[in-house]
Amino acid sequence: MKRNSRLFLALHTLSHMAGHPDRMRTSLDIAEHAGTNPVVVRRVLGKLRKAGLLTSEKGHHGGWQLAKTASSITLADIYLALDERLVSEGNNDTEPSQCSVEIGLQTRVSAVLDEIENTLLARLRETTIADVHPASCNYCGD
Amino acid sequence: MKRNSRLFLALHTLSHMAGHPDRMRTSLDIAEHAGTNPVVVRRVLGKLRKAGLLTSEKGHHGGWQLAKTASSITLADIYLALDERLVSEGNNDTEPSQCSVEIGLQTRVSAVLDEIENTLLARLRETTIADVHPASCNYCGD
DNA sequence: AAAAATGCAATCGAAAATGTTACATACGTC
DNA sequence: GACGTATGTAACATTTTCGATTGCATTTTT
Repeated sequence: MKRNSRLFLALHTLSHMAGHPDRMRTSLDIAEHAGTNPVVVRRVLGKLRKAGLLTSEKGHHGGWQLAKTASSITLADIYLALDERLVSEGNNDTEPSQCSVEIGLQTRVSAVLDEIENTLLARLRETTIADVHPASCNYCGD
Repeated sequence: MKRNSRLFLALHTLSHMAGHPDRMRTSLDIAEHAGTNPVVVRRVLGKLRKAGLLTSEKGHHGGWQLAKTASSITLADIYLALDERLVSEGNNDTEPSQCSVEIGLQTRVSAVLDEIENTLLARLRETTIADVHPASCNYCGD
């Protein structure tokens, strides 16, 4: 696992689930499959649960499942659930400048980045998990 | 300075330069203006120089200048010069799975991310430094 | 009661990024 | 030619980030 690993883990796991929506998967199963740790899996999937994309259950035969159909989960849903912000990056912590030119410029730069982030989001809304793992995938025996 | 600080520093500096293309700026000037270190500035701007966006000169009255007009420098140029890769992220180091389903899925996920990165790039190509700092900016006394 | 699962907080450790120092090199001025 | 000023770059220190790990509480089924 490397950088962008949360996004990758989420995409990967949801895509797997799309193949067998009925199957209940434990954090351990998922972790081993993804080459990582159950706690990490819970952290990432927990965010997706809060966003209403997954459900989880405790105890015997507990685990994780899709909360909706694969075709109703877009990449934007996942991206927002993980709170990634690739482009716009909230704010930087440079202390506010007194210079009015400086302030104007920072405002413009931020505006441009926000606009680009929105374009990215719009694009992410166009692809669903079902697009990543189509129902027509009949190799699927995992 | 925080995350994405290289991109932010680059955007910021080039936008300033767009206001006074003739003016020669030293790494020290830029660093103080951006609240960072001259060596850091040289590292970042050095990449932009290699990409042909900036020129630098040593010695007395040396420093940095735009190598082209602001309107001919796109955000994509900067993004590529810095070698950022926000989305697609080259590759992850999970050892290749034997499972054919797994391989197919990874391929699909990567393809989707690549496609999104390309969308982002296309969008970045549509905005230039001149858009961030228009010539009509007449506050500009920095 | 025991086993199996999530939930969560706290901490560890490694990697990445930035900051800093030092020095070589180049250029202009005197 | 010597000196001052700038970049170029390597090496090292420091900080930050992020995944990995441990530990324990809680819930659920058997």
